[in-house]
Amino acid sequence: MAVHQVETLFAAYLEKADLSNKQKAVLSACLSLFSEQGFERTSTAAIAKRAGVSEGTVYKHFKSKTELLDASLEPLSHSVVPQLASEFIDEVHPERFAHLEDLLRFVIHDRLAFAINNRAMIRVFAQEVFVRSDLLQVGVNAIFGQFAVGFGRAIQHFQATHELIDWSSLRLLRTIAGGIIGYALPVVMMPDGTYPFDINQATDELVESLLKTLTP
Amino acid sequence: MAVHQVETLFAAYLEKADLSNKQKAVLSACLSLFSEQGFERTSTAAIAKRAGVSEGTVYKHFKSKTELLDASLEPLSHSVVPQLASEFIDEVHPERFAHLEDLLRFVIHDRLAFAINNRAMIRVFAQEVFVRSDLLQVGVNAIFGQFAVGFGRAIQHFQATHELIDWSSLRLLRTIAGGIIGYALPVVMMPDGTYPFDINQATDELVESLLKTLTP
Amino acid sequence: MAVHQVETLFAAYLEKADLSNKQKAVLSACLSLFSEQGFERTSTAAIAKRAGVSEGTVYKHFKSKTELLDASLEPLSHSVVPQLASEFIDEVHPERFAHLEDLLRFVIHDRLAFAINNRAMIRVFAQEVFVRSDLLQVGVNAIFGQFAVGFGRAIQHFQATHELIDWSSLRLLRTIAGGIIGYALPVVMMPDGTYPFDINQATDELVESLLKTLTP
Amino acid sequence: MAVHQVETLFAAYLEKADLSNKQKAVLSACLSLFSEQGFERTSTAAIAKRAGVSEGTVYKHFKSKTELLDASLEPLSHSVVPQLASEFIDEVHPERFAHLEDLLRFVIHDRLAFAINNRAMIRVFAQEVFVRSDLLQVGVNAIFGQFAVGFGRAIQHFQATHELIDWSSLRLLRTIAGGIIGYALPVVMMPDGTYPFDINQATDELVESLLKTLTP
DNA sequence: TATGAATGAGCCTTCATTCAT
DNA sequence: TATGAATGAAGGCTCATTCAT
Repeated sequence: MAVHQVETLFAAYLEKADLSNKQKAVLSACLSLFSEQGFERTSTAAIAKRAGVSEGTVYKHFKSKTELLDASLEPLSHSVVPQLASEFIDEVHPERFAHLEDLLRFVIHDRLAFAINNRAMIRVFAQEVFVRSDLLQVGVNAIFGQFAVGFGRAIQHFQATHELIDWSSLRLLRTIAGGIIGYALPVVMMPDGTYPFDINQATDELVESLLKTLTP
Repeated sequence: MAVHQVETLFAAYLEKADLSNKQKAVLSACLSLFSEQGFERTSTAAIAKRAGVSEGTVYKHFKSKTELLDASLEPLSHSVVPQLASEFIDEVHPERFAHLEDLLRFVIHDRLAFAINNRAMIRVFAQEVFVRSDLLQVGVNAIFGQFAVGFGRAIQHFQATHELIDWSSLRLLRTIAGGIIGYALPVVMMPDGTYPFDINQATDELVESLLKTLTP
Repeated sequence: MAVHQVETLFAAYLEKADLSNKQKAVLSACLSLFSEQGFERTSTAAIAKRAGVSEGTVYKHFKSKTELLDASLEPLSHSVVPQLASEFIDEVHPERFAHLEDLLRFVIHDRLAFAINNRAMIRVFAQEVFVRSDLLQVGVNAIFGQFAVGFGRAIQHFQATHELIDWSSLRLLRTIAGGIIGYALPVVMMPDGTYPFDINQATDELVESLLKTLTP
Repeated sequence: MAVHQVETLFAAYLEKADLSNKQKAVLSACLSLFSEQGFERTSTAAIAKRAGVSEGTVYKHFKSKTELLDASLEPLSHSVVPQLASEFIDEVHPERFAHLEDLLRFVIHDRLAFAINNRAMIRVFAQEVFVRSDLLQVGVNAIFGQFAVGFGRAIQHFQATHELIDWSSLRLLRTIAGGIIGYALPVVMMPDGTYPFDINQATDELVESLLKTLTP
């Protein structure tokens, strides 16, 4: 993911998805409108208009408005979770990351880039997660599913080399995630372009902070 | 705030506000329903029903549905910001907090308690802040308004005593806030009672983590 | 029923039903429009317009368009079946009908009057019964339910006195019903006022025909 | 008709009609769907799907959905009426039917077979006749058109021989039709296969009944 | 000729808001 | 003041019909 993250998840999904150009336009319109106005405040008429198609066309591949929301968030549940998992299982090997700092730097930069590149989708998710328990499940699975396995292995490795403090996975996760969220939140919440952000500086700062915290 | 936080902001607001019992019931119904279902998904009929009043009564003191949302979030904008500010200006004195750890412990426990006691209101706020830029302004003001002054003074004090690392206020704020959010987020997002949480243990852990990060 | 049949079932139902005047107007509009155009071809907007109310009012007491159809046919299922049954159980006593001719005359006149007075409702029922199996059940129950018991007793009585031919109830029912339908069908199918009909002459003719058939 | 009635009118019509195989499939789909769900409840998409063709093809020979209904009922108006008429004019000769019983037996069996073989089409007709006055006209013409002439001649013949009671044609028609309808109605209304029916027994019973009624 | 994507009018239904009682 | 019946403007969705391929 670290590499193909240059594009957003959503754009990558549209590219691969078996959808006509009009249906891609529909989903793009959904993402931008849901992100700007929220799901409930966005009418199917507005979606059709922004997509440049008729309202009937909107319903050709998507049976309901809810399905539009699901399709808009599809990349999150079907890409983020598996990729996060495989990332830690396949890529996060000791030989690849000689020291804890290297791992931290990779994870932090990757997640910050993810948050920034997929701002719109995250905004949509954040608005709906409070109301739709199935979405919450997606997020929970993302963290406590396969991903946790890979993450746990990485932890054990660096705890064995005494580079990483001997805390529980949950506490470590919270510490790292909290740090990332602290930097990413304003960027995601503020309208695009409103908030100046230098991902490299942020990564440097976070790595420095977290290293101090996580070193025994 | 640390003291009267035993109750939620919203309950305290209802107590003081110049509203009839029926109107208090209406606002309570709003908060719970908005928190459970979101603002758009909640009908005024449902509000009236839960409040045990007629639909006409709902519109007696509140001219529109939007006004109900504003009133539900009123305590945030008119209590949190000023209290946060005065807290740091009035209460956070060097003589009160001999060491950085004492200040951290106070702030962390206070904000965690706030997040937990006002879960419902925060949920409502979180859902709407993406869509309503005026709410965003409230949050921004909360941080970069008067509060920043008091926070800045406290920072300068402990930086002068070399107990606090020489970072910018923004970076310090992000670090502390990120830590707190990492712990508070799951509690706020999960349905009430779903997520086990021990505020004292969380405070201890966070103080330990942040002290390591923030000590020069 | 023979007596209060002076009014239609539907009017009697409206009188007794716990409905506001507007809701009565809505149901009346439904019956006439469904009868004229059929259920599917009638829009809720047209119903509202003919009832002289807003479309929202239509949905105040009736949760869906289907419920409007059900309510329009309610008198059939909740009045016809029970009344038919009780009629034969309570009223059709040997002492009341000295001879088979008296019974036939009563039944024929009563059913013809019923068909003519409730033309509109029967038209609605006839259109929908092909598509809604639950309605079919209503009709079947009407005939093979309690009613059949009373009818069977009457049959046995006159078969015992040798005034009635020794056929099965089903064949007797079909013979009598067929005769009545032969007279009633054109009246029900043709638009109101189009088809001249003298119920007394029809009764006389039918009684004469059926007596010949049913006398041993 | 008595002979080729082994097939349904509709199948015979499809055979002779100048239609491509696809168009025949479309009409067959129409008849079955209209019969099962009613005209309004059947979408052109469903017709295309059941016929195994595209929606565009449906509209190739039939300019509108209404035209599909008309074509589905075409056999009724262009076969039943003329055949009924010619039947009585050409076939119902005194020399062919020595006695009234022979005529009755022929007519009853023929019409019962017609009703059963063409259940589906009759169902479609019955649903639409209430709403479309032009269809009603078809039925009325069927009876009071040329057919009545042939029927009238047959009546006069047997009234002259004093085998048939001296009633008006209308009354005789109603009596015979009522009898047939009494037997055919349940078969037509119930879903196929639901209602057990023996056409020969029914014919015997009806001939017996009607002979008693119609003999002076 | 056959396809099926595309259209847009119109449908059923909901809901914020008003107002006579 | 409180009620809740009434409103009517959208909103989501369906479907008969067309037309470029």
